[in-house]
Amino acid sequence: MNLTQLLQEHSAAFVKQAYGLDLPAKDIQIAKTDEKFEGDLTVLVFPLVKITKQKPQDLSRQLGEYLCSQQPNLFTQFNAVAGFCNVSFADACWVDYTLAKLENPAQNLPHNGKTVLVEYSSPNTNKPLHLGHIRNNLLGFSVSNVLKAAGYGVKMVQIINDRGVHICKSMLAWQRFGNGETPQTAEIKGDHLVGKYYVRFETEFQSEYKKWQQTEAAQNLLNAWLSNEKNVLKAQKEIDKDKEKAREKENFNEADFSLEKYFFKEVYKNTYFNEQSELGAACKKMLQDWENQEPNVIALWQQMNGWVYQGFGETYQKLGVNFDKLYYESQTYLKGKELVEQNLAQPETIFYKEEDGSTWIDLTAAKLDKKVVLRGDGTSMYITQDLGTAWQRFQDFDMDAMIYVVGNEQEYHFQVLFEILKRLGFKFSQQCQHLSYGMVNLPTGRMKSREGTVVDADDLISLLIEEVRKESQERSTLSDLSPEAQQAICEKVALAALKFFILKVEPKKTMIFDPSQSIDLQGQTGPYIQNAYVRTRGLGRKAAELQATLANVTIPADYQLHAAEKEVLKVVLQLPQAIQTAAQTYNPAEVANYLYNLARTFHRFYNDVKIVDKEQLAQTKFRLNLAQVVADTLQYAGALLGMEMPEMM
RNA sequence: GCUCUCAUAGCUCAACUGGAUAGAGUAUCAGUCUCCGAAGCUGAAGGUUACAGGUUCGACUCCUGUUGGGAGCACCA
Repeated sequence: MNLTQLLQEHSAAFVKQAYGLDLPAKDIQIAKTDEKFEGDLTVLVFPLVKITKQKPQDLSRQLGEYLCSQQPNLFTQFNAVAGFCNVSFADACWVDYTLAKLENPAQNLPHNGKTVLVEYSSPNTNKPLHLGHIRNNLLGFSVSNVLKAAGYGVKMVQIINDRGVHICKSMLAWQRFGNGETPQTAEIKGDHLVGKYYVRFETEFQSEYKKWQQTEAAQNLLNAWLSNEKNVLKAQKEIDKDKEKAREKENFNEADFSLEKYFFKEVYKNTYFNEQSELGAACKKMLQDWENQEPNVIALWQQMNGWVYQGFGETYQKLGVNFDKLYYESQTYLKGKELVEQNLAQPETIFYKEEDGSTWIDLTAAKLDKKVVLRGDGTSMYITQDLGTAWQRFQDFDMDAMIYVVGNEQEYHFQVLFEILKRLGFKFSQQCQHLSYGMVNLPTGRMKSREGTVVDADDLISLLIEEVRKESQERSTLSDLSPEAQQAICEKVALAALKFFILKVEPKKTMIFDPSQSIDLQGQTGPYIQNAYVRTRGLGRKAAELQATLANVTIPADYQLHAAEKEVLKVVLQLPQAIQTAAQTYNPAEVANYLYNLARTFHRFYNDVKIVDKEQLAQTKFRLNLAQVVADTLQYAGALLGMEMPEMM
């Protein structure tokens, strides 16, 4: 039992004895005592005021008097301020707690019998990963770790969007313009090569589209649209809004904001792609051929996806994330169709058919819309694929809950998905969670592929490692190591910087990623935390040297704690609370803030006291023990975020 | 137009989910290495928590409205 629980138990005992009320000990609210007041932990007695009909101040005093008189060995003093009862523990309690932690470092809570699936990453196979994916991956991976620490059985999965028109675009462009180029001949990563052809498709399509816009047919369509007043009014509003925003940018051009431009860009583009474009037609033909298992197309698809997976694999490895099972849309999209058709055949089906043959579900009772699940021609929609994937996963894992780590632009999609799963009667549907995270913006605004401001994941990681290497060379703390060992440490530091920078922000918030700030390694950063660990390792080496001397030294029962020692211990004590909150709210930022707090308190301790003192062996032993407890805790909590702790840096 | 969401120091973020005088980092200024690793530590300065009401012992946190930013409202994914 730790000290928080101890205080809860005795406070509950007080309520029982003085007022005859049975309260579960865990319902007693405990907080770390504010630094401005004397004490270690604080009981919040406000919640007890109503049921005991006492004044807050009186109740606090009664509780404090009870604790100190009944358990003088545990509680040495208290001070009651309004509804706050600030309690001080005996130093011996803290010493015992330290030794207990040393014997039994931080570890996961026992398995609670529940299985949770966490879906994250889930990329399209037509482009390399970018900064947005990095936030997704880091969130998914750390939420999984946090849930494991809290006692859940966790399976990390993803759905790979490996089919569809967008995949065919890069395939078609490679076929036409690639000249047989491969990652080997081009000497770039496979995912980047495929991404290059996806971009190529877009530019080719744009030039085709521009040419067509000059034709009479196109101009007629435009004029017809312009003659509709409602269209124009609505469009003009949008245009004005965009123009206002763009005005301050350096490449602002008034001509970009005409009604004609708007029509061809926002209104007609998809129709043109689907009905007139030669490239569009070729793309759709390719998708049909793919669905018909045309050998040539399948071979090309396999080859290019293979390149992409190779490339993604390298990025995942650098990021340090992994998966228990991969699902491929190309395999699950039919499963969704099967699920819908099965239900449709039952007398009490939740779906219905329209006259044109399409299949729908009416969710208006749940304050959502009517939604198409199968097209008129019987093919699957995006949502249908997700239904099939969920079904498949349920068959594979029989999970109790599922968490989807997906950006907040898909919030509506998941409301619909969860409602359908519920109506289909899946037991896990009540425990489905969309872990929705905000976009990652740059100081200059949104990332836009059209403006070339997308931050590539691989580039960013390389940049960070390079910066860390420069910084490290200036310090020359690693100069004795081999180049390989140095590189390994720089990678650990750079990745920790990136992970902490992203994970310290609450997921739902839109965050600003400033590259120049992210490579800053001072202050509230991953390296700051790692540096605290490195300091504990330095002390660990001292401890090893002194092992013979300290072996027979015992820490006396009346050991007087230094204030700095106690501050560190108070933070160590808070770890379970931080993990629990993080697990309940799916928020790794709780752990990130905890880590920073622990590192900061330890840095202060390190600075304030002399740890190794040959004149004070008992004190030295205790402080080295304490440093080891901090080291264990930093390593454990850091691992929850995917941060590795280096021995040196 | 409808729905959701966010707004805290110049900037980037916290605030134990309703608790004490709203805290850190960064940037600026001033200290601190003959002493366990200075990617550190200490101090100064920086706030009407967007605005207006409400709920109660207590509100950055909950409710209502307003303003401003973001997202969504396809037989796309």
